[in-house]
Order: sequence, then structure tokens, then C-alpha cells
Amino acid sequence: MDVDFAQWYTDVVKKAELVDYSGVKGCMVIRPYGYAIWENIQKDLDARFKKLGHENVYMPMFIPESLLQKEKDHVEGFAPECAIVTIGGQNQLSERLIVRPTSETLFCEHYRNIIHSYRDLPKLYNQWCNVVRWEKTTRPFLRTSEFLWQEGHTMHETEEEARQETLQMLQVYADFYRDTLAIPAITGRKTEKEKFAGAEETYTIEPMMHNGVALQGGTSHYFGTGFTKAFDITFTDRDNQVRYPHQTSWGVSTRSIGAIIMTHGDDSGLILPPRVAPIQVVIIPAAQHKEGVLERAGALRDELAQRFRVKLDDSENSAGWKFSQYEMKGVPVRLEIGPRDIANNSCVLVSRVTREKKVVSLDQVTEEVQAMLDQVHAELLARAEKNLREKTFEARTYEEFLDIAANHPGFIKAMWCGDTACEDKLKDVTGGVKSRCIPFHEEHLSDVCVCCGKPAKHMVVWGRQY
RNA sequence: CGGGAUGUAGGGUAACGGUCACCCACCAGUUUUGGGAACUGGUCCAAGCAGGUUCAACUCCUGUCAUCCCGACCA
Repeated sequence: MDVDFAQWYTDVVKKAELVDYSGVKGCMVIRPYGYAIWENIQKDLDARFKKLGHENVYMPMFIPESLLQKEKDHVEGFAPECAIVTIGGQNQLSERLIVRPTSETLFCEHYRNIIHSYRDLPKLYNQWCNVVRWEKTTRPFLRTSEFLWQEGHTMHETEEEARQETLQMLQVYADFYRDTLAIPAITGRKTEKEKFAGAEETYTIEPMMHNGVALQGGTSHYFGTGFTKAFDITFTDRDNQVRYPHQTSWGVSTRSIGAIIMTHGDDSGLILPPRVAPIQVVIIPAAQHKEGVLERAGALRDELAQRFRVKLDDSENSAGWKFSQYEMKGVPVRLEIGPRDIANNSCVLVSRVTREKKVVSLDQVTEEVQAMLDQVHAELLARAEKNLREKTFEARTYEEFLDIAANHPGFIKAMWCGDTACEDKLKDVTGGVKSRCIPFHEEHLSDVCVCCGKPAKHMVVWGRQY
């Protein structure tokens, strides 16, 4: 698996029936098993958003070109990867329409119409939708021309409140990754070079994949009043002064499914974190032709279905075939039940992570399944934390940095002067190591920049990325 | 976007300038079933697309599209 991680990845997304390719470059068919993971992710995140007062809306998928061009940095950032509609029906359009790569501009146009007074604030909107970015190199879930995501867009009366929202939503993402996906991550602030086009600050969550490569797992941006001024969104404040609201946006995409695959998978295939697994428990009957086995297994399925997502596989395939099949698909807990077990009023639970078998009483089966699901989550998280820990290195000198970059896949902590030139140079000489973020909890490794030797301003986490 | 490779059935492969073959899957049956079952019989289904060369193209040539690998790019 370490030998050819890229090939392993493409094999597993196909074999586990998560996706199929389509006739358009970089666009993937998300199959039922893959889409069910996304639905579980949506359900979890959506509940977290709503608990904090956010409301869902839907914006159009087309952006008039003139609208996208209102904010200068924003258009420069996105123009190279836009898909554009020029014909409607039979007629050339008088204005080209951009297929949304992100919806800041659309939200701004709408907010301009509905925000007039401080009483209209805050506006806490979110939408679940697709976006299109014409990518050059694509890979299922990790980088696709069209992908699904949620984008939250909020407007606030004060800078302080907006900044608080930005950080709060990043924390929501970090909690979600840890508590729902069993993925630990480094969180922090992007450097000037890596910021979102048009943002004042970009915060990011950076989980590390099994092979030591980073994946930007979610971002949260503080825009200040850059867009609100460009779009002329104003409100009358409590003191009867006209002001520009302060804005944020934040998003997580189907890329998170790629993170799950690459963080937890092993040589047998996927391992899905129990809280988003479409099938949490698969029941595999042994000697299923024998009297009473399928009936008992069916009753067990009905019982467990009250608490879990359960599948009973009573197909004619051999038990061994089924074992391999559900391991490939990453089902966290397997339940085996046959005549011997039924005679003992028991069944066998098997963990996908450790393959440990546990004989449990049928009277306790719900509690035991719950315990094993929790255990799988804890083990996945612990394993990923260990990987993150063991593949995070510290570099105090330039030579040390180059040595780690060349020989040890993973994150590198190193001091930085704050100059973009040093980021560019390090990326050049290492062939792709970039700053991931300035973590919230910086350490003091030395006084000087690892690249140029000038006084250091920050500790940066560096790494290669997908 | 540059370099390299691939494209034949639902999946995986083979051969061939002249009827495209096999394995798996699928269907029926029998024996099986606690780590990817065996035998027998059977059905369906294929050359990415567009041109060109040729009596004849899956095969040779050109273009194009898609996919994979490596690099560049990636708000």
C-alpha cells in the first residue's frame, strides 16, 4: 500500500463502488455507497450548523460575468478555472454566465437587497450545492471538476463578531473531523500566499493522510468589508451611522470522503468511521441453509436496525467471499451467526480495524455492537493521531529542512520570517513542500527563519498536499 | 498545461491486415457453505469517437476524447 498509494487509492474507490467515471474529464458518478457516506456527512454537519443558528438557502448556479468581476482579487483567483456558458437555447447570450466556482458574489448581491439595518444582522446562511472548477489534474473526491459541498456565508455588524464566527466555524470543522470522521488535524491560519482570493484571513484544517501528505480538509474565511464595499452592502447602525457589514464564508466538500479513504484505509480496502458508514454492521450468517439460521439472523437484523445501519447478507455467496467483500467496503463491524452460536445464544462480532473476534451473548448484542462501534472509532482516531505524531518533524536549519523534505514524508515544523519569497524558495528547492498553516499553538523552535536566517515571526507547519 | 502510457463484453485479459478468444460475473441444476467453493449445462454482451490508407482496419496512420502515472498549476 505504501509502494503505490496513488494506485491503491484509485483501485479502492472503484472496487468499493464509491464512484464511476463519466464522459467528462474530472466529473465522477457518485454511486449509492459513496453518496450514502456524503448524506451522513451532510446530516451531521447540517445539525451542527443549525444548532448555531444557521439557515439553509439555495442560490443560482450561474453568475453573470460582471458580478464575478466586482471584487478584484476574487476574480483574479478564480478566472483561470471557470466554466462559462455562452449560449442559451439557440442564442448567443448578451452576457456570459459563469458556472459558480463558489458563491460569495451571489450571496453579496442578495444580501445587498435584504440588509438595511443592524436589526437585519447577523445573516447566517448556508447552502448545500455543487460547484465547478476546471481543474487540470483530477482524482475522485480529492480534486474533481465538479464537486459537492456546503458553503456558509454570513454577515455581521462588527468585525469582532465576524472574526468570532470565522474561528467558531473552523472549530466546528475540527470537531466534526475528530468526533465524526475520527480524523485528527492541525488547525491554523493560512499565510498571505495561501489565502483565499479576496479574504483578509483564511483559517484551515489540515489532516494528514496515511502516507504523510496533507489534505486541506476545510476552510473558514474572514473577509472584513472588502466584498461588502465592492458590492455596496450597507446598513444603518444603532448610532444612525451607515456602515459596511463584516463578512465570513466557510466550506467543506466531498473531498472529506477522500480524507476518510486515505486516512483510515488499509491493504484490505476501506475502513469507514462508524458514524458515517452507510452500513455500520453487516450480518453474515454461517451455514445459512440450515434450519433456523436465516430466521434468527433476520430477527437479529430487525432488532439491531432500531439502533444501527444494518445489512444482512443472505446471498448465496460463500461466507469467505462475503468477509472479503465487506472488508473492501470498510464496514466497521461484522456479525457472524450460525448454528453453533444460536445453540449457545451467542454471536461473533469482528472489528474491521483489529480483526479481533468477540463472542457475545445475544441478550447483550445491542450494547456489544455499540461498544465495538465506539471502539472502532477510538482505534481509528488513535491510529491516525499516532501517524500524525510520528510523521511530524522539526527543522531548525535549512539543511535539516531539505533532508526531511526529501526523506521523511509528513509535516515539518519550522520557523519563518513572514516573507513570501522564502515560501516560494522552499517550495522550489523541495519540489512541492508548501506552508500548510501557522498553527494556533505556535512553538518557538529557534530565533531565525529556516530559509533566509532573518528573525523569525512565526512557526509554520509545512508539507506536501493533495 | 508538459512528459510517458492505456483504451477490445458488466469487470479483467489475449491474439490477429481477412469469422475477435478466454477468465470472472450472469442464468439453470447438483453438491457445498464458520476466510474469496466445485462440477455440469446455458444465455447475453465488445473494439472510446472522427477521419484517412487498403479489395479488406480491432490491427497501420492522423486527430480527438477519456483514464492512469510523473511534473507544473491549484483560489
